[in-house]
Amino acid sequence: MPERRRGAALEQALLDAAWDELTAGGYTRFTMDAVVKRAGTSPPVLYRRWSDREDLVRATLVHVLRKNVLKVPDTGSLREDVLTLMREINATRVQLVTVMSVYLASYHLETGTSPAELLDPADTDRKQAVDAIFDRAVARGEAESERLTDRIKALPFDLLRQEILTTYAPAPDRVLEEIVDTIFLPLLR
Amino acid sequence: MPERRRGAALEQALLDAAWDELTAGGYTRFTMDAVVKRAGTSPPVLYRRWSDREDLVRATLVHVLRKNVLKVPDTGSLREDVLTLMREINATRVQLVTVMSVYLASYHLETGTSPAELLDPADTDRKQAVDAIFDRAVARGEAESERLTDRIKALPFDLLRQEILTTYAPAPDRVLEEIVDTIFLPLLR
DNA sequence: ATCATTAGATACGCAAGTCTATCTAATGTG
DNA sequence: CACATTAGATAGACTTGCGTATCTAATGAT
Repeated sequence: MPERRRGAALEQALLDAAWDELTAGGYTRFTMDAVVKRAGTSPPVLYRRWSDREDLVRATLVHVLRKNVLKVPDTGSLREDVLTLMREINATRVQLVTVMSVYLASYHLETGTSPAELLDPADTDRKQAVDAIFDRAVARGEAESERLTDRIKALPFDLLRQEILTTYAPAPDRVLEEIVDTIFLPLLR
Repeated sequence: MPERRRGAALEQALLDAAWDELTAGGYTRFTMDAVVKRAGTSPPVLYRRWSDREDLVRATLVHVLRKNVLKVPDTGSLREDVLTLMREINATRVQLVTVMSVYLASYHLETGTSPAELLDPADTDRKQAVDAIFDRAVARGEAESERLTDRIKALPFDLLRQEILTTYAPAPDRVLEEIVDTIFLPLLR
């Protein structure tokens, strides 16, 4: 019976349980009781750390966003770099994108604002990853920097997100290639 | 005090109240009581028509989707047709897109499926509107039909939706033009 | 070994929301 | 004008989930 988790280890376990609960049942069915049960612990353990449901949801999202940092690929070609990054997003972030879309839109409908503390770090992160790729592409002469507007740099990733948000599943690889080869790359020449 | 609404008129009023409630507080705060209050009526009136919360939400979305049918523009130029349609979406559908994104993703997280009865009619509708525009553009020789893949036809609208879903506000007109002039149209030539 | 800390169990009070049962009075129809 | 319908008010039973209070026992530090 013993083997009690403590401190940081316990906290991770709680946040993981909360995340599983979020992805399994969604925002509406997310209850403190369910998290407690899934984590195999009891209410006070949860409430000692997060004062209420909202607090726990935010902490869970931050936790997951921090854990899921994208590796920036460096394959030597822009096409492969972009595809590799898209494949990684595709493989690891379908649920994150889905849950975030619910959370962000709900948050906006309820408060009229957006949760900056969540968005800013994640955005900064993604921009840096993407910029690194494009800087190298420009250095190699694969793209002219004047063509690379922010909107075009974001384009393949926006389209992938769109794809995920209409199917709630990873996009087939041929879709990724279609996006890159028939939309993104042609715009750079 | 009299002046009682009845039948269809009452039903419209209830659905309108439900919609206002959805956009004002979001999916989570959407309660039968709030709808009843906003509509200025009482619980049995609601329950006589829709058996529960879920039922009412779905009916409300169907109601709003039916009311908001896009006019298909015919300005004589592809650029203006697309921009006009985007402007109309931009002006009338920010809240609809926001609420639908929450509903669809929540629905998926909770059930693992998508509510076909909502998506199919709306999709069919939009495809017909968009296809009409492109058929005329091809007839005028403004675009080659082989370049007009489904993905490219959907592109400006996907990007607009993306824009709406990151700001929860109408996109500035210059963004619409940027999308059309620097991304969409160049892909047709 | 002792002790402070904190995990974990149990139970409960409270608030909010759902849905129903039971009236009454307004409304349109024949 | 009489009657069938149905809107609308009120009250309540029931459920669910939140958050807390009160224990006990495990754990690590000194």
